[in-house]
Amino acid sequence: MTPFDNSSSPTPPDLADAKAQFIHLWGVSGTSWGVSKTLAQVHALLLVSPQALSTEDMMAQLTISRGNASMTVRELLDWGLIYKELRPGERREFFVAEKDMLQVTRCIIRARKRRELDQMKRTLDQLAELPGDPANAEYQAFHTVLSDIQQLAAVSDKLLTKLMQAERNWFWDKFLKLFL
Amino acid sequence: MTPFDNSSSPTPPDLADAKAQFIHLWGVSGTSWGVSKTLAQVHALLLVSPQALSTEDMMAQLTISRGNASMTVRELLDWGLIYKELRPGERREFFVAEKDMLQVTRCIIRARKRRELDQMKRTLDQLAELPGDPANAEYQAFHTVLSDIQQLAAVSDKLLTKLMQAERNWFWDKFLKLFL
DNA sequence: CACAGATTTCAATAATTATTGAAATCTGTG
DNA sequence: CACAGATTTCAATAATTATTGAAATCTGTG
Repeated sequence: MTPFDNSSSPTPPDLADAKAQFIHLWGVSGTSWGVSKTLAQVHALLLVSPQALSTEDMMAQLTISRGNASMTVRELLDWGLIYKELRPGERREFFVAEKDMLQVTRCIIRARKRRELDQMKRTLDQLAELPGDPANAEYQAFHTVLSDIQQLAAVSDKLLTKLMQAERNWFWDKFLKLFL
Repeated sequence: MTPFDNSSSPTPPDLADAKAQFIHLWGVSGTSWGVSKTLAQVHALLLVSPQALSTEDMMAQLTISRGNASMTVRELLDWGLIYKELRPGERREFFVAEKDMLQVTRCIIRARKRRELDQMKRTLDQLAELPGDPANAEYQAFHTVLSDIQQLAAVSDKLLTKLMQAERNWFWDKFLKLFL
């Protein structure tokens, strides 16, 4: 990978190896986080790449198809995890990863919240509006379950939102020291 | 569903309807949380069921196979989300859901942490041990990414652990008021 | 220890989700 | 506005994951 491309020093074999392992790890983890292996791997590849990469580079290094690379890149842009980098005189597009892990975390939280929580909250609110006889014990029990879940969803939402807004200092100081 | 089984009152049609909707919602949400639709639906069914249910009941109400019901129930027991209820003189097993939502949350956090975080941390630690030339800029960059991720994983771990241990009062007071 | 009534296992199949790759589209330049 | 060099779309296919259902196993009782 990327041989002789840098004035300072080539990538030593050990490092290339470690990177490959990291990409593999991120791919495996990705699937357990509910994203496709390719998405996670492209992200990992860009995270550990010193230069911006083109779609061609990704296709070559991960042996994925052009279509897959294109769709994956688009989705990562959408998540805010990578950026387009245009080079004067080059028609191709290059991509770099957001390297600040706090920022990366924010993006991931945002995307997962949208996917896992927001949709559920909407349906839940709708369900909670059901009419019913408050004197009926079974109705009461059902309604309790429903509003407990709603309450929980609300707390989760607030927590995640707060985490996303957290500043670096706040994050480490207030959060870690006082809270834990 | 469950007609004439209760001395106080039968389930009114509206309520049965709302429960069916809830089961459907939970099933849909489940898939976006990375668990099978059936697992989520059985859990939802038991959450809103006033009585303990047998495997037969689940099969009938969710139209799933015996094998599926059996495996799903076993997994829910494993998560700690449902309990076995034995009835004297009955050979069949009945199941009830944990109804305390704080407890439910703890179980879910524990299971997801195990699946999504713990495995990753192990691999990460292993990767971070790689040898390398500290004078090489590319190696340094890689190592920074790695240890940032490790740090993040450590914080996530602590946060989740703390949330699991949280008492009801702590949860609402300290957490919501002071923290948010 | 044989039986009935249950549960569990697991190979086969169905359903879902990810990926390919070729055709269509876009985009900047002469 | 035609062309070259790129990107995107999407139907077909592959890979993965969930589910079935029948056979095997378990379990309490006479």
